Amino acid sequence: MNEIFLSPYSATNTESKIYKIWEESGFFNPDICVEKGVTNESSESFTVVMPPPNANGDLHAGHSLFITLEDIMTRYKRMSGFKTLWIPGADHAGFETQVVYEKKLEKEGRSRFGMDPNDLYKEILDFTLLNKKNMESQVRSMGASCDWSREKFTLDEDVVSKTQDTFIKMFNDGMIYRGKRTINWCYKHQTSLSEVETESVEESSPFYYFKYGPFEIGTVRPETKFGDKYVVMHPNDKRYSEYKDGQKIQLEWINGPIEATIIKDEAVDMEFGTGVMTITPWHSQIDFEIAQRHNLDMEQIIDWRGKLLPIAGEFAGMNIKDARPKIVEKLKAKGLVTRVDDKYTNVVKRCYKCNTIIEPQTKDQWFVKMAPLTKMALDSVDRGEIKFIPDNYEKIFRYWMENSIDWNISRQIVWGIPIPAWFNGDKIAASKEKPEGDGWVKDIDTFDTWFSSGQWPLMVTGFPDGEDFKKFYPTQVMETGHDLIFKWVPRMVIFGLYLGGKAPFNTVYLHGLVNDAQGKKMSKSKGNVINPLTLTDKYGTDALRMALVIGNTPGTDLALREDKVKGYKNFGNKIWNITRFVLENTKDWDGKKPDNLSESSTKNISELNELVADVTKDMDNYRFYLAAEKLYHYVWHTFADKIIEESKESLKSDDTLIKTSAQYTLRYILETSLKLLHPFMPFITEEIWSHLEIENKKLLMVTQWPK
RNA sequence: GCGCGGUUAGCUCAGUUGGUAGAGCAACCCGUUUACACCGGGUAGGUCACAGGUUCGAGUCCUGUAUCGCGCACCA
Repeated sequence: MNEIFLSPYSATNTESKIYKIWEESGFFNPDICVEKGVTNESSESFTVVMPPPNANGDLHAGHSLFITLEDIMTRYKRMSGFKTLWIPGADHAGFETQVVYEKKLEKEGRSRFGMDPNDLYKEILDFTLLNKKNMESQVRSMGASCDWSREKFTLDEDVVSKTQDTFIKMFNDGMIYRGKRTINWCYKHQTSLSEVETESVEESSPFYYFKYGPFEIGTVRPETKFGDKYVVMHPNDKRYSEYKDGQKIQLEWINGPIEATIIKDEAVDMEFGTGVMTITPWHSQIDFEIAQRHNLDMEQIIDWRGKLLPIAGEFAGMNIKDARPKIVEKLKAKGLVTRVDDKYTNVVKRCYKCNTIIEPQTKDQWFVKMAPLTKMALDSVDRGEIKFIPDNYEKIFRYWMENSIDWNISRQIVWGIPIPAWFNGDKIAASKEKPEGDGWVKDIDTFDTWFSSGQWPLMVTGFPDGEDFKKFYPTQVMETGHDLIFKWVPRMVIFGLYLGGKAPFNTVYLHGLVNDAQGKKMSKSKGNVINPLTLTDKYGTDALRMALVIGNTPGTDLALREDKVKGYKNFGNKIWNITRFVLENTKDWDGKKPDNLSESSTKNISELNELVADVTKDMDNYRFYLAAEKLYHYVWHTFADKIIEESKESLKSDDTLIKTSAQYTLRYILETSLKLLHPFMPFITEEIWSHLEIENKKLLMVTQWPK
């Protein structure tokens, strides 16, 4: 017996050594598996696309979880004979990374504003590439058996080029339009944001009622009211039936007398407030729509920095927060404030990164027409082409698809893929090269990062004509966090169908958040962030993987407790000592299966076979949390506690049949257990496997899954 | 406001098609007789949130209530 088993298992000494062996074997690559004869050429393929981690910082517990889950699926399928491909990637993460980098600049006393865009881009690129390397080595340390030879970065030349091709195709297909629309504007970051990049928070703010000619209007935003010259009410509102659409009235307003026009529109809620409102089309979606319907003027009141424009008269140049009380004061002095409701709560949108209040602004942007795309996606789900785990997420997915509004894909940041568009007066062109003729100006905006990430399964398989696209698209599973059910999953489905002709995956497995030991969300400000690398240093990667998977049902958040990880480290050592016992007691075994097995051996093996069938079923149904727990239980409380304990008698027996039968059974159960545990605890199982004497032995990672 | 999920042992959570409640950690007692003290043996601990219903039988299915969490939301 190898002396290594005389001292406890050391993860630190084992893991990097084992990973190196795996990586050098080439078996992470399905083509090499076929070439070297561990997988049949004719086998079905099994493909998982890794959600590319953002290359802007360290791996966090959430990454560890998804790497673990995807690695379990991948290893299981590879051992089961599939042509198995797990494609890794790295995400430039446009806005997210730019925000990270801006914080870094801030710390250095610098600012992105005023920097040459090309210099800024280059700095962020260097920063990202450095982090990308770091991220990749951390993914390796989790044991990920992904095919690094196929790794893609979201800013690889071909990805950039193909993303731009998609834009041009969609523009030519009429799926993308440029238009003035209400957008979410973040003053701090000086960019527009999509709906998923904002957070709606309920807040209580004073609700002011003002006298507006013969009417009373209500608002939480007095600072937008300077230019309000349309007063709107519902056409069926009897209280105001004496007023006619288009009628002009004279009234006294904030900065003097104005003429206002009556508008009748059904968008007005008669039940709300007084049933009368004035509109500010430049700074409100609903007002914008009313203005469009009636062909009304619109004027910007607040500039792109959040300061009032000259239309505000004496308040020009002030920011919103300072101006609001002063404006109310002035209105009060003029006797125009009728009442104030202090208990009013409304929903305020904030930037999901800096918490700045989002200002609705009107701006020319690129929009993707969603209705035809979401219809394709819903039809695909109706046809049962996409299965969700857990299945209640199908409803959530449908809800999003049924309610999505046109998608703003323009961002005013440098860190991203340039939009291939050109302007020349009223003329617009979508092309990578400058169009013929004079006067063309390049669009300086970049794409929303989800515009390219949404095409990820296509990009990594080499759409439209790559070999992998033919062989591995559509993929089998998309495993990602449930928070991405809106951000990412729908966009991949849409692009997959629109460009690739097929849904990009047939199963969506959604894992929950990894929370702290108390079940609270981890956050830097709370200081409760658990760094997975500290845990793996202390207890080993296999232990962390077990702690992340056992008891973790899909879609449900997980509380990560250190003592749980420690428990599975002990389990690793248990397996180690089981091996020691088995090896010590089978030294004199001839390595052959006896012709007859004793009654107890037969019973033990048939129990193991039941376990194999049971666990295999769980694996096929993505119930990894159950499979892992069953294996843990079997190995510790059946194999170690019962079978090994009972074998001590048989091993001492003079009856050769009883003795060799026990020896054979111990070896058989040990080897089978290692195979079954390998997807969950790849390092220790491979290490033990390497010390066993087995005929025609291959690496455990490519050894046949037990039947 | 709409939607989704949770409520099971002190804590964190499992419980796959309905068949007399499980794990890990924590607690208590005993034990170092050579695989393992990163251990072994044992004990204690739950009217499965509440109220109805379906059923021979409900933690599991249905209805309602409470409560916590999350998501969505263009009522000025």
